[in-house]
Amino acid sequence: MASQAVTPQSEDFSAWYNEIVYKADLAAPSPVRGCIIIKPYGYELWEGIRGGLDRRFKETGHQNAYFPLFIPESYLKREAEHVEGFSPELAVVTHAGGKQLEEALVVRPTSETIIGEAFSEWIQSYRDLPLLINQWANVVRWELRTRPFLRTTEFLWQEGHTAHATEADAEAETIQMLNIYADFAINEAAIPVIRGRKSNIERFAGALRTYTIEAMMGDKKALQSGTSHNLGQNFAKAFNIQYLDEGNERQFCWTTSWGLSTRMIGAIVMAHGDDKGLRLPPRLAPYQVVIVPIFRKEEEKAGVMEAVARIKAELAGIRVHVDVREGQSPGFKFNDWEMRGVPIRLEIGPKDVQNNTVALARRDVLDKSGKQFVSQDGIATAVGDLLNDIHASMLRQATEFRDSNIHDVKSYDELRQVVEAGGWARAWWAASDADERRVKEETGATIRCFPFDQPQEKGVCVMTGAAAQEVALISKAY
RNA sequence: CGGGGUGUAGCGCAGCCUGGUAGCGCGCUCGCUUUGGGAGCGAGAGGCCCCGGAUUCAAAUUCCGGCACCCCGACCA
Repeated sequence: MASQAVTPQSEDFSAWYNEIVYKADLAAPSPVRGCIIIKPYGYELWEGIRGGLDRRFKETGHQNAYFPLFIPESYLKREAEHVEGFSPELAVVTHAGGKQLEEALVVRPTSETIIGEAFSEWIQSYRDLPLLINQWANVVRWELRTRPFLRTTEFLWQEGHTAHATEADAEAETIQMLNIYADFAINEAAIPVIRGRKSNIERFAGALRTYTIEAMMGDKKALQSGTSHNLGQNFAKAFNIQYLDEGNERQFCWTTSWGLSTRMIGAIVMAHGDDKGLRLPPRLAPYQVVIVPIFRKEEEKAGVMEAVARIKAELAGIRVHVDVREGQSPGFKFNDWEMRGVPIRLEIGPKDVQNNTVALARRDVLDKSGKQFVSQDGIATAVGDLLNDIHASMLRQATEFRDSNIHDVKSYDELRQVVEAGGWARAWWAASDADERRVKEETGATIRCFPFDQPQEKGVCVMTGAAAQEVALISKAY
């Protein structure tokens, strides 16, 4: 049954990714170029991401709202850098209701402009600040090269938009939200991320500063997994977002925006997957436990299914799926659920019924040491502990992999070698935008970020030899 | 937009060169035997061969013209 297995990622990472997204039932191809259908299994993963983030947003005082999909074309043009950044990838509606529109409508690529316009009306006084809004939405960017989840023409995300009285408040918000993304990635997705600041070239169009969480994928390429922007007063000035301060003086607000998208699904797939398929982090996995009943004869079935029902009830609060398919053998189901990344497989057969046991097999350890027979008594505790252990073990594994593939480089030659070998180069950097472009042209790598965690000492720039204040992480990226 | 490639069953493909009954694997349906690591046998269902034109007694196959998609380069959460 070769066709049911996925191409091993060690053989061809790119083919592995493209196949697993479909074979694991996360997504289906769509009739529309560059778009995908997110299937229930993939969408439940997204719902887990949404739930984890939304809770954190609410805890920090944000409220959800929804703004229109269509944005008047003129809005985009009000912030010069913003329009320049986005105009090549806009989908524009010019006709509706059988007539040409007076003003074309842009399908939102992001909502800074239409939300900025609303904020300018909502904010009058310093008492209205801070204004902390988030929206869950779809956006459209007409990308030339697309890949499922990583870059699709239409994607789902959340975009937070906030307005503040002072630059310091806006900066604090920007950093706070980046920290929330990092906390979520680490503690729910089991993906170790590096927080840092983007270079000028990689900065969001219209932002003062852009911060990012960068994750290393299984092929050592980097993936920007969430971003947070301090927009300064750029949008406030373009959209006239002003307030009266305590001294009755008109002031421009300081705004921020921050987003995390369905790309995170791609991050989870590529950060944790192995040759056999997905390995889903336990706290986000749609099914945390899959139960595979095993029996030969009808008289065995009754006893087994009775135990299955009892154990499922004991596992209340844990996301459990019972695989009752009758056409497939247990062996097929083992492989199937391994490919789909379910953290724990729980087998119950006639012997277990007799011995009051079940077999627990963990997805992150595929050899025999990952499978154990445990008593049915106290099963909920055993499963709960195992889920936590799997999370910790996946996080540890990903962290070790990442750290062993980051290399300090002292020269441009070394940088090239590291990048070509697929790792991340850490280099002192004080060079120009032009130098950064040159690195990109010559090596295909970009500055992923200037990490928050910086060495104590100072160094010399890898490109120019000048004194450098900070190190940059440089690598190929998705 | 430049270069290369592909459109045939739900999916992956062969057939095309040299025109003549549309095939293979997987999946799907039914039956029997199976079931603790991808089961076996048997019987079935399923086609606008991308679209339009031309040549021909006859076109999946040859010719002309479209369209779509994929891969490689410049943009990107």
